[in-house]
Amino acid sequence: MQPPDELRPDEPRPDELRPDDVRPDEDEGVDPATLTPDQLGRRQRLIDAAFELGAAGGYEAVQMRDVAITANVALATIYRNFSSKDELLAAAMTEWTDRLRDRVVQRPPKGDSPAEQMIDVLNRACAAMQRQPKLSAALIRALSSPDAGAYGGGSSVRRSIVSMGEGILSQLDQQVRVDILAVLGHVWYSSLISWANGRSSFERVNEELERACHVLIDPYD
Amino acid sequence: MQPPDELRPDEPRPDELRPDDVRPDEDEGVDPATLTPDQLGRRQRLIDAAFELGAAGGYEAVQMRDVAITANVALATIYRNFSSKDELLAAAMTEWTDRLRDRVVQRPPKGDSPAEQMIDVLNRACAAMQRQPKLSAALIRALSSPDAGAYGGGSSVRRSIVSMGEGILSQLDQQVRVDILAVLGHVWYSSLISWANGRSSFERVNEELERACHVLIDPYD
DNA sequence: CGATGCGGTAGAACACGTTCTAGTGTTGGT
DNA sequence: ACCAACACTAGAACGTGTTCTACCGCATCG
Repeated sequence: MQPPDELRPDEPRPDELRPDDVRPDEDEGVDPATLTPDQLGRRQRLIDAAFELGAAGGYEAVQMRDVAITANVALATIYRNFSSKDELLAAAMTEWTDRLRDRVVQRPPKGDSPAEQMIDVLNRACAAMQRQPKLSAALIRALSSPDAGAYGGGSSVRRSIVSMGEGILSQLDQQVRVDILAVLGHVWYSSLISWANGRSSFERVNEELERACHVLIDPYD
Repeated sequence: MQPPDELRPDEPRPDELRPDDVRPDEDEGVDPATLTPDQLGRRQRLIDAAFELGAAGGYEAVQMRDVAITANVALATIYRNFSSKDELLAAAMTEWTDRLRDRVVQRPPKGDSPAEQMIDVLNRACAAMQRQPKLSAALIRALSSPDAGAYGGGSSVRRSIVSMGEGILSQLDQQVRVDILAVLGHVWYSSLISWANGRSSFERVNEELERACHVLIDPYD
């Protein structure tokens, strides 16, 4: 299974993701540049297997033995590429997030005020996740785990929020913008974790984000 | 081990927590009122064992077999009282949070602006956690787990933030206050999870909270 | 060519949360 | 006094992430 990269079925696809867009990942200590094609293939098959199993059955369905079988690889080989299940899922999350962000950024946000535009962008991102709820929950759950890779998967999420928001809030003072986006990152992260753990609905996530956008952005606008 | 309830060693202790302060917990589906003293004792010994092991070695040191031994109870008995390790820890968290909140609320916050006062309150709460870092991390980790009890431990944390903040922000519009506190709850939760997972330092948590307080509260002040 | 080392494979083994089995008080109703 | 229900106990058993053992093939270096 390929990474589920649709945002909306009716949306035109932007150019394929150029690999050099993605800054050299220090993902899990393995420098991808030094990998042989064989190794890259295995690595990608593992990530794809994670997508597939996660999309079908969520976090607990991504069982390492099944991942190994699906990717046609020995169990121990997974651990040569990823130090844990959560790191494998975090790598998958990174791949997905990067695509998603590029896609979302591409379309001009609807809305009259910066807050509305920001809400639109976040809603679109949410909608994309909602289309693969089990997979999204699995990936988010991995991100909130104690060992999701050295760089902390959360920062990947936050980087994406920042780059999605920078354009919209460009009229604001630099420092305020950074602060607002940081706070929004927290709200996003926290809401999604609650959702991924089944403690909150997707509508609730959207409400929280909306509330945060308004209370954060409106007074500066 | 007793729940680590000191806030500052030099702070005067408020009255002992009155049990009727704590609203009847629907903790994990067991109505405490119907428990025999024996059962209450076992339950408390379990929570105390969790405190003790968690304080000494963090989340992974709270092993169910050890909890059983420490509390002088059979393994299966733990599961009669708590449906999982994370629920046991969540119950411990609730106990601790309730005390902590009462303690923090009692002292008038330092600071000239509402933002500064709010920061002071949050800093004091953080300082209390910092004094038992392994335990705090263990409890927070349990809160962010997928099954930490029906009511979602997170809500207990958020309730505490709200009650800590209500006094300080009383001059603000009701709706705005609720929104601000909700957003602060997300920032708190998100930062602490990052910290509990070893992805961020305590100073960073404080910085994030400060930043959030200012950007959220100052424009309304 | 032979040695060496690395990355791969199959599968057993291990750790810890959780569940199950069987047996033993203890209690409350008749 | 007896029976049924129920909480507890000791310990085995199970599931899944992770690690270990033993072995193999292949490339690189001398």
